[in-house]
Amino acid sequence: MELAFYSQSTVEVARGLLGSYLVHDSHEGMVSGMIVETEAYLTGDAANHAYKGPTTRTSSMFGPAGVAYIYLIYGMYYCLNVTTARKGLGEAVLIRALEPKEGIEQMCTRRNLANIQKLCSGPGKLTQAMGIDLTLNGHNLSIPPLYIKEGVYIDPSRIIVSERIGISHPSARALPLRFSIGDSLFLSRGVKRTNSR
DNA sequence: GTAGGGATAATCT
DNA sequence: GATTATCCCTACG
Repeated sequence: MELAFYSQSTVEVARGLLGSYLVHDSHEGMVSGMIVETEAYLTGDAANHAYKGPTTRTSSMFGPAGVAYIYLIYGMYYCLNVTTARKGLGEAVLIRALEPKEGIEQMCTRRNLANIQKLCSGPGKLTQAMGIDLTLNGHNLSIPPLYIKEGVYIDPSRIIVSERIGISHPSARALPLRFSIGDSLFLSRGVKRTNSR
């Protein structure tokens, strides 16, 4: 992805990431998947980790756009975000689900699971499947070993917008900031598919 | 098919 | 000491 891509608004980046590829070229082998679900976290959003200003954990969010913000959630899972907005603003896009592409065997081993549709169908799952951890926090996502590359064009009519889940702040939960490829079979829980069947 | 609760640790108050 | 942008297993229809 070119740097200019990440300087769009956070919502535009969240939509634009759908259909592109997340690639992790680790020493255990190359794994990749197509991004099928994202979530936007904006300035002034009470659910945003950066809501109350920069802290040790969220510092990478306030850096330049196009780098990874990774954190540990519930003591056991990592979540991967792409930072957006200019330096000094704490905005980011959470990668919520992938369609596995390369290195599927490696992913199955890491997840101890054979069901490909469930391999990366959630933010904690995809980081586990791809072998992503805190050492990649702050990494520039346009260079190896972890990077995002241009993928297929997703027609806007295929994109569905929904509310975010897993957020405790009631007012922030209702915002339409979750974006998914409606006909994908690899979405996380809580998304109604367009052609369910 | 849906619903509820436990696991588990860095970060923040 | 409370909180959390989650996942999985179990129970029940």
